[in-house]
Amino acid sequence: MSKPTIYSIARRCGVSAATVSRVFNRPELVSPAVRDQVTAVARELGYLPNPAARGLVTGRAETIGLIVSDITNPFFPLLVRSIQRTAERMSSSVMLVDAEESAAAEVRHVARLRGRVDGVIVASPRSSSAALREAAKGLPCVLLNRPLRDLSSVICDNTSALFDAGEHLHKHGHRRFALLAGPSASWAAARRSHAIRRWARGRGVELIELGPFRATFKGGRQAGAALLETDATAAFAFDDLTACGVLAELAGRGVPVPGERSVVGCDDVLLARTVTPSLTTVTAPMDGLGATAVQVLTRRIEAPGGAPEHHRLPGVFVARDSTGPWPAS
Amino acid sequence: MSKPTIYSIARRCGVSAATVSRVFNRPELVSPAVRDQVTAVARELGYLPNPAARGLVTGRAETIGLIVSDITNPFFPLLVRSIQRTAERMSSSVMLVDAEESAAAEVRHVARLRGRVDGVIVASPRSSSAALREAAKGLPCVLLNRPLRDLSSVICDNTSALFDAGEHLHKHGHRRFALLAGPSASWAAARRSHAIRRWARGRGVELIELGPFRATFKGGRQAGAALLETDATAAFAFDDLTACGVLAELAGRGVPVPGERSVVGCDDVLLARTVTPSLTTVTAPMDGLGATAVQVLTRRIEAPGGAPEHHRLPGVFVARDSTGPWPAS
DNA sequence: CGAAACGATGAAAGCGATTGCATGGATTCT
DNA sequence: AGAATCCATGCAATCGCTTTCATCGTTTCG
Repeated sequence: MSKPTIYSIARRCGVSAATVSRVFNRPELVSPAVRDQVTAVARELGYLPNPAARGLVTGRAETIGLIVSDITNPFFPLLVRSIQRTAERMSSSVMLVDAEESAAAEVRHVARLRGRVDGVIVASPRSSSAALREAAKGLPCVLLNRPLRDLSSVICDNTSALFDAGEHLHKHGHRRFALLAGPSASWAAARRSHAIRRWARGRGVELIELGPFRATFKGGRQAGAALLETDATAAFAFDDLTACGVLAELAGRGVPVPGERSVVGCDDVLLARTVTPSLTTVTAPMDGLGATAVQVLTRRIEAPGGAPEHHRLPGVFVARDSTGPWPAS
Repeated sequence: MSKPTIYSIARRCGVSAATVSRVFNRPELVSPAVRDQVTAVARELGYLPNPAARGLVTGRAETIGLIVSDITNPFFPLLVRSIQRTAERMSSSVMLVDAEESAAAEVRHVARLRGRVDGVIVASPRSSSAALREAAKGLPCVLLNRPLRDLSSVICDNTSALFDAGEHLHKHGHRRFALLAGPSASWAAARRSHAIRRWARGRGVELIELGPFRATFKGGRQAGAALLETDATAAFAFDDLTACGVLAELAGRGVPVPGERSVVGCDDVLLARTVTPSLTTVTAPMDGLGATAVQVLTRRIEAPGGAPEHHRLPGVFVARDSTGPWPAS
C-alpha cells in the first residue's frame, strides 16, 4: 500500500482529483457534502500533500533559509526561536545553516539554498557588502544587523539605550569610562562604539578606548585585563559574552564588581541574567527582530519587485547588578 | 527570461533533455564532447536543477530534519554544527526545529516534517517512548541520547568517565560526595545518577543525593544552595550548565572552589572552559555523536527495512580547575 | 562478411499536485 | 417558458526532472 495521493482519495470518494485538491486549497469552491467526505477519507488514509509536487507547480518551497554567522554565539538561539515561530505561523519551515564564522561559507550557503527556499535571512553577516549583494541577486533576502541600501534589512539600534547606560553610570558618579571595542569587521561593533563616543563627547567625560577584542569569552578576559591597566571606573563591553569575560577576569583578580568597577554588556542574552553579578545591559528585541525579518522577507517573496525595506528596532537599557555607584557607598 | 531548465539547455545544445539530465546524474553515460558543451552552457545560463522536480520523481528531498528539545541549551550548538557538517558532506540540507522544551511540540514537528524530509534526528527527546514510536512510524528516525529498542539510537555513555571523575576526586582525598540530580524526565540524568551511585557504592564512600534540579543555570544555583547545607566536599552536577550555576552560587556566598568544595560537570560545553574556575567535566564526543547520527539515518533512509542500530559513544573525563585536593593543601 | 554487442542518444511516460477552461444541472430573471 | 446565471465538478495541461526502453550507427568477433 503506497502513500495516499489525491488520486487514491478521489477514487475512494468517486470524485476527481481536482476536487480533492480544491478541498485543501479552496474549500469554499466545494460543496459541503463532498468536502466533508473527502476530509474524512483523507484523514482515514493519513493523507499528506506531497510538498515537492505542490512546489513544482506553485513554484514555492514554503521554506525560508536562515544563515547565522556562528551558531555557538549565545545571541542566536533566541533569534532562531523567534524566526522559527513566526515562520511557522506563516506555515513555512526554516532551513538553518551555520556559517561557522566564515564569510566564504556564508555566500556559498546562500547559493546552495537557492531553489530549495523561497528566500533567505542572513543574520549578522560577515561577508562584504559586495559579496552579499551578488549572492542575493534574484533571491528574496533580508539582512539582519547589517544595513545595505539595495537589500532589505532589519537592524537593532542600541544608540539611545547606550546613551541611557551612560547616563545611568554618570548619575552613579562615574566620570572615567572605558570602551572595549568589538571586532572591527562587525557593523554592530562600529555602531556601538560610535554611539558611546558620541555620548561621552556630549557629556564631556573621559573615554579610554581599548581593543578591538574578539566577540568571545576569551576576548572578554583580555578586555578585562586591559581594563585593569586603566583607571576607568566603568566599562562598556561590546556584548554580553565579552562582558562575562570581563567579569570573570575581574573576579579572578579579586576586583569587586560593581564595587571597584562597573561593567555594562549588550544584547541581554540568557547568560546576562545568570552570571554573578547579573549584567547591566541593553536588551535586544529578539522577538521583534525575528518577526520583522520574517515578515519583510515574506513581503519580498510575494512581491519580488518591491523596494527594499529597512527597519530599525531600538534596544532598551536595563540596569542590573554589574553597575553601581562610584565611589562605592 | 525565465529560469533555465534542462530544456532550455537541451535546445541550446541541440540535444534532448534526457541527455542534459544524464550529464548531471550519470555523466559517464554521455560522450565527453556533449558533456562538456552541456556543462558549459549550463554554467553560462546559471542553471540550477529544480529540487522540487527532482524530488518529485526520485522521492527524496535530500534534506534531513533535526529536532532539538531546546535550542537555547548550550549543549546543542556544537551538535547542530557537527550534524550539519556531516549532512552537507552527503549533500543534504538540514531543517532545524526547536521544540522549546515541549514534548507535544516534538511530535507535532516530526509530523510536520514528514514529507519534507527524508528522515529525522530527534536530539534529547522529552516525549514518552510510546509517543516517539508512534510519531516515527514509517519515517526513518534516529534518536540522540535516548535508547529505544525499535528505533535507531545514538547515545553518549558517560558511565566510565564518571567513574574516572569519582576516582579523581577520591585520589584527591574526598570521601563525602553529593549527587545533584538532573530532571527526572531525562534519560541522561537517570543514567548519570545511576552510574554515580554505582561508583559510590563500589568505592564505599558516602553519597548524598540532592534534587532533582532543572537543567538550567538557575537550577544549578538551587543545587549549589542545597549543596552548602550538606557537608559533602565534592559534588557531581548533572551537566555543565548546572555546574556553572553551582559555581556561581558558591562564589556568591564566598565559598572557594576548589578550596572548600570541588565540582564536576558533564558535557564539556563551551562554557565549561570559560567559567572561572574552569570546569572539571566529562567531554561528550560531539562530532562523533552528530556524524554517527547522520550516518545511521542515511542508512535507514536507503534501507528502510533494516534493523535499528544502536550506538554508544563514551564520554571522556577531563580534569580542570573546579576540582582539587581535600583538605586543601 | 554477417551477427552480436555496444555506446550514445532520443522519445515518452510518469512523479503528485494545481488551475484555467468547459460542462451540465439547478436557479433566477423577464 | 426560454434565456441568462451560477455553482459544483471534471478534463486536461502543466510544472521540471528522471528513467526505461527503443533506436541506430559502430565496433568486434567468429
